[in-house]
Amino acid sequence: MTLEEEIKQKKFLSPQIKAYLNIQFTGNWLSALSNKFFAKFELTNQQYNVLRILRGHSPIPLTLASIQGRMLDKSSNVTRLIDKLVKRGFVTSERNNENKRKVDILITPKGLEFMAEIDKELPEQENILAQLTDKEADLLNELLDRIRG
Amino acid sequence: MTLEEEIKQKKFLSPQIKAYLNIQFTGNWLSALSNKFFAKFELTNQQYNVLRILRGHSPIPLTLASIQGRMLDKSSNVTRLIDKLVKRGFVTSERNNENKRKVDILITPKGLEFMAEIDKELPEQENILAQLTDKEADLLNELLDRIRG
DNA sequence: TTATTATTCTTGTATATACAATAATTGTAA
DNA sequence: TTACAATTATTGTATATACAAGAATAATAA
Repeated sequence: MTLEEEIKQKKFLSPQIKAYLNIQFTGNWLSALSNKFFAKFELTNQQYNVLRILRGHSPIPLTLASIQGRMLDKSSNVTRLIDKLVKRGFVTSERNNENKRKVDILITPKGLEFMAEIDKELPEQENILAQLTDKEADLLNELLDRIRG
Repeated sequence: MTLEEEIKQKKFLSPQIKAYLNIQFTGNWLSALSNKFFAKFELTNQQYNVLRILRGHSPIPLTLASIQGRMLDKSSNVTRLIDKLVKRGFVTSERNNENKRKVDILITPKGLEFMAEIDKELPEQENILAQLTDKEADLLNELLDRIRG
């Protein structure tokens, strides 16, 4: 479905301006789908994102700032997001001994098991992009990476 | 800058999965830039979006539902968003006579003047994508349009 | 050392988002 | 006609986001 149909606009001033809107529209569309998927596990898109980051770094802990630097949406409030994951027992949080300003966050075995459960259904979500060939996906990635300069 | 650098991840399982994350990341990045730009005018990205829609349809009014259908982010609460634009005198809102469930929204002359002010600075914003040639932008649009099916 | 500045996280607050409940009006069927 | 269902907008509420202020610790400079 073209962006023209999606937002009922006949034409755009330039392909660049259409792309400017299209990236935002498709980003919102994809985030909304993700949130719907992760809601089955009572997680937001961002919470899953953080669990994935922590698993990728496990068993080495990460500080709040380094988690933020790895997130898809840099604007989240990591302190409060982590709080929720701690309450569910998926991560632990403790002061770093060398530098007491920092807080070390680590994914727990329970968190890893939970991730394994999600992974079983994850392809259904990530396969949204399966209609692109490897070459097309590479090309799309190149263009997006370049736009951000 | 590659997504790998942006979120400090070494590799992705497939170009499709990278694209899945890249679209969301770039969408967030672009929305954040937009919000920063429109904040100069005490507008959110979405509020500008609605003014643009109303101008494009002016002088024919649009109902709330039809505005929503044209928005980049379908999840906004249009009633409350419009309220703010009414308070600033940029749009008017009145019951449709044929169907009293509906509400007609129309951009005012003041709203049009305001848009003209913004337009003067808008290229600086939309030119973020100027590094793409017309062909590249067309290609990006095709890929994004196809992903949404 | 003490004072100043920088880093890192936490907290507060206003606004926005997501989603469900309600209200008003219109359309449809018995 | 009345009863029921569908449409359209508004309101309520819990959570999330954006951004600024504050607190604790560490690093730097006088």
